[in-house]
Formats: sequence, structure tokens, C-alpha cells
Amino acid sequence: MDTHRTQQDIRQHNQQIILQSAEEEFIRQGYQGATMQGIADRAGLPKANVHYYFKSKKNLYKAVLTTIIDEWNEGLVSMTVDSEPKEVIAEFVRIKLEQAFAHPNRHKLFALEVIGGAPHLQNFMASTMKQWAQQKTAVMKTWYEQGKIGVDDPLQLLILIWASTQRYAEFETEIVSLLEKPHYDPQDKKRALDFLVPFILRGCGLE
Amino acid sequence: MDTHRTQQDIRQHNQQIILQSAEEEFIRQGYQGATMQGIADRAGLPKANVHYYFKSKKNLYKAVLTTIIDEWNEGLVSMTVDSEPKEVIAEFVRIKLEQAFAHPNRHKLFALEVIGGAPHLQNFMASTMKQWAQQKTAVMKTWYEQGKIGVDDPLQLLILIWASTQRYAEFETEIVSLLEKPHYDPQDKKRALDFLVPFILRGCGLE
DNA sequence: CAAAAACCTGACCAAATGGTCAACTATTTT
DNA sequence: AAAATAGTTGACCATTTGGTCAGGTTTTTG
Repeated sequence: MDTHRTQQDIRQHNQQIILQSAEEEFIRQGYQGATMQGIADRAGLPKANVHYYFKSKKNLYKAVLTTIIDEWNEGLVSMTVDSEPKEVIAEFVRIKLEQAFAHPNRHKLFALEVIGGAPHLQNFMASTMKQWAQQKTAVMKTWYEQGKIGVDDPLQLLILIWASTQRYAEFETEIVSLLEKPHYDPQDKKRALDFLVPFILRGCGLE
Repeated sequence: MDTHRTQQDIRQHNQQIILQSAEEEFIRQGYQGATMQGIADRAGLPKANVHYYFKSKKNLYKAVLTTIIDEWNEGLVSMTVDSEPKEVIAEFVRIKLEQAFAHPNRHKLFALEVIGGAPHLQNFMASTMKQWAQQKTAVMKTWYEQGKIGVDDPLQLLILIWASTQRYAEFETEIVSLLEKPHYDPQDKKRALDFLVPFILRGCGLE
């Protein structure tokens, strides 16, 4: 049996498993509620080992948040004045819903941050997110002026799309309970998609 | 100067101020993160006094949650098969948005609970909330079969309405940041309302 | 193959926190 | 007005928790 593992493998694997355990614990217990011991237990490592890879609890938490912000930048639909509104909006909803069902924990942690006043995301929200939103709303505003879309307040639309897609991740507990299931099944993502895309397009006056 | 206060006044006032401080602290710091000392400081009372009114931290937390659930039952639009869908839905959105802007903290704490797995709301979600949702979706299903509404999956609609209204409370921090303001102003509630109601009605095929 | 570097971990703190309590003051009751 | 009840609070305690560290093992390097 080969017990030989390279240090690179070890490092990568341990950091990965710790980050995952931490994500889970931070959601379940909140930042203060999560304990380094609890994270270590979930990862199957001694506490001191967690401290070896991540100097402090705050450090570990920031590392988890960074993962989330990186993902945020993935689903950035390109959107210009010349794009076809109907397609762009439908695609945007699709991507956001995909992410919500694929990485519910990340959305949950992001939501916990924002609800608590976003103490660690101030910078991200004031720069990256704000610029992104302004660029998108500017394009949609032009669409409106050209009569291509029936919504005159694009920021409200953006808020609604974020809210209605991310909801499936953040409120997983509630929705699953209403569905009387233990977990989502593949059908559920499809149902959400089949409802949301036409609904939002109709709302935008695109039908 | 009259320093005479009846015990009833004292009790009511102190419990009130403690509950309010606790709500704020639980949101800012999470359940574990909030400290009895911090709650006491915010209320301007010694810690031992907080313990005098609420035996334990868990007890205090439950008291805060109870307030929230009570409020939840207020905005229950009556909805029957004979109601006019357009009016009922518009009114429902209006009430939910009203509540979101009026009591953002309560929505935030509710959201924190649900995101964290709703450990203290299991009972509420499995009974009251589920029954309420089932009754409403049954009515909307009938509307659909009678061709009065263009939505065949009422639960998805319910989720979207909850998501899009409560969002203004839960994500206050983010939205306010995008609006480049320190707080909401009265205009903002109107803007949300003027956008949401027609948008959702169009989405439902009610124009 | 030995020295260096990286990884691992049980045992150990100092600080923070929920909760208690005895002594005290203010209000209510009889 | 005095006895009883309710409210107030500083001081104290047991437990938990983030973090440290010395001495160990494993992997890499020269």
C-alpha cells in the first residue's frame, strides 16, 4: 500500500476539507457560534492542525468568504446595448438559478453576511458589486428608452431577479419543508426554472 | 419631580427595551455571537437585570422569535376561490412590502433562523406556515383551472412574492449601498411598490 | 542518507461569557 | 407603618473557546 503523499497533495486536500467544514459550521452556527473545535471535528483533524493551515478563526472565515466572492464573478452575463434583452435576461436568470442550486451554502453564507450588516464585505459591495450593477442598469435603462423592455427602473428588476433566484438557496430549509421532501430533487430546479423565466420575461413586457 | 413608577410600568418598559436590544444584537452578532453583556449595555441596564427578566439567553431569544411569529400572522390576506385574483395578489404584495419596510429587523432575524436550518422554527414551519401555504396554493390552483390566472405552479409564485418583498428588509444593507444612501427614504418604498405590483401582475398574466 | 523543511498534535493557557447570589432599594399590600 | 413582594446590582464562578507551543513524525532536499 502506498502511503506516500506529496506535501502539495496534503496541503491542498487539508485546506480544502477545512474550508468545506468551516463553511458548513459558519452557516449552522454563525461566525461566533462556530468553534474551531467543531470545524476540526467535522474535518476529522485535530484542532491544532486547523490552526496550522489557517492562523486564526478570522483568517479562516475570510478565506471562506473569498471563495464566495470569486464564484460571484463567474455568472456575469455579458450585456450590451445591442444584446437581445429577452435572451440576456433569460440567460441571466438561468445562470443565477444554476448557481443557487449548485452552491446553496455559499449563498447562505453571503446572505448571513449581508443580513448582519456585511461587516466583511463592505469593500466588495462598495466597489465590485456596485460597479457591476451600475453598468447593467445603464444598459437596461437604454433598452427602456428604446422601447425594447417594459421596465423603467432596472435596479428594482435586478433586485427581484437576485431575490427570486437566490431564494432557492438561502431558504432551502423553508422551501424543502413546504415541498414535504428531505432534499431538493432534480425536478425542483427544473420547476423553478420553468416558472421563473417566463414569469420574469412577462413581467418585463417581453413575450 | 415624580420618581414614582408603578411596577407594571417598570416591568413593561424594561422588558420592551431588552427585547429591542436583543433583537438588534442577535441580528448583528448571531445567536452565539450576541452576549448578554452586549444586550444589557445596549439597553442601558446591568447584565444581572437582564437575567432577572429573562431567565436565560435561550429564553430571551425565544421571546424575540415569538414576537416575529405573531407579526407573521398579521398580514394574512383572505383569499377564496371567488376573490378577484388581480386584487388579492396586488394587496398581498402591498402588505408584505409594507411589513418589510416597517419591521426590517424581524425579517432579518427570521431569515437568519431559516438560513441556519430553522432550529427554533421547526414547529412553526411544519404546521402554521405549511397549512397557510397549502390553503393559498389550493385556491390559486383553482384560479388557474378556471383560466383566471396564467400561473400553473402557485407555490413558485408564493416563493417569488415572499422573496421579492422580504428582500428589501433582509438585504437592506446591500440595497441601500447600491442606492448610495445611508438609509431608505419614503420614496424607496414607493418605488419598490410601483415596480413590484405591476411586474408581478404581468407575470401572472393579469393585466 | 543526513540535514532541512513541512506537517502533526496533545497539553496547556488567558480571556470571555452565561449564569448565580447575597445584599440592597423601591413599591405594594395589609 | 411594617411586612411582604418586586426590582436592582456588583461580585463571583464554572465552563468554553481561540490560540500557543514543544516535541514528535513524515516528506523533501542536497
